[in-house]
Amino acid sequence: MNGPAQTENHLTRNQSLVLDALSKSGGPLSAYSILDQLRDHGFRAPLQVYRALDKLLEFGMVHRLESLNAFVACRHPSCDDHETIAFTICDRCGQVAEISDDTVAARLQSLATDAGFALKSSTVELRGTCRKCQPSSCKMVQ
Amino acid sequence: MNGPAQTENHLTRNQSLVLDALSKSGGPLSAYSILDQLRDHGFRAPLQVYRALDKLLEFGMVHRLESLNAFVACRHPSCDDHETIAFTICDRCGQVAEISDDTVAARLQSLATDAGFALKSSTVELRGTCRKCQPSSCKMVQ
DNA sequence: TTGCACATGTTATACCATTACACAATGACA
DNA sequence: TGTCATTGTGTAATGGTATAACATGTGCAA
Repeated sequence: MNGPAQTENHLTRNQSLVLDALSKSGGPLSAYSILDQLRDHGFRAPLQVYRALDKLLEFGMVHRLESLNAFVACRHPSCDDHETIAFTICDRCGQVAEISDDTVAARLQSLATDAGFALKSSTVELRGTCRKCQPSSCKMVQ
Repeated sequence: MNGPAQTENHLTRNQSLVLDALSKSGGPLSAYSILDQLRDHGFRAPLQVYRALDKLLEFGMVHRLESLNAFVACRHPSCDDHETIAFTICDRCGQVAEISDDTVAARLQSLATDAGFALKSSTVELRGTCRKCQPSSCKMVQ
């Protein structure tokens, strides 16, 4: 009844459904939120979501936000570059943006190397308030 | 029976117990591990741990490792500088080290500002293998 | 002494993630 | 064509992390 097993360049049905849910949401979702959204499509258990997420993370099409225990669809046009990515997370509206910066990536790599640490992956998450949620606005330039 | 309410520069009994447990462990502990260690001292519920941790985090005496859902005692001699701190986390032995670097901190601040993002706090966690856990060692320079 | 701020104790619950087992679909290959 | 390894799926049960809600206690100040 379900589609065929996964082949290269193709997502399985469950993976597509999870990715769609994340893409349409436009923001971070918890695994259980995704599950709730996909019950109409036959999802019944958390593991169906987590397994799809594991693959999507592996493909670099989804990112995990450690400080939120949530997931977002990758915003990069083509998810080719799996570099170090930083996220800004707005504490007011929950909006998440991706920042990719070679300077930070290189410096972190350098710091790790200096410490004799073999770096495999980095988590960089910035908490604060996004432009739209700034408390006072319309500041005139003096 | 318990000590007095918290005053400046003093930790309450529960806060001291939690900090001691973290300090003695020398590595990251989950809140529930701390709870188990402190049952002999009268701890019965997770909230007793989480409330103490909240304060210790506020005081900068403890750090939270988002990617581990765990906590560590701050290693800085005096916990005066609450700057951006990066952590290296060894995937093999679990060892955690703190790195403080102005270059990364400044660059992250700059990136946030450029994006109109009011930065409040940063999470930087590096995953990999520590010096002691490197797979092959004693590599000769060619 | 009344009220406030804060720390505490307890129960219950919500939220996040994985283990274990059974089954189905696919592709490689003899 | 049949066998086998691999991978994806479905389900139930469990384990791990964190907070809500409510009651009590203690020190301090008006």
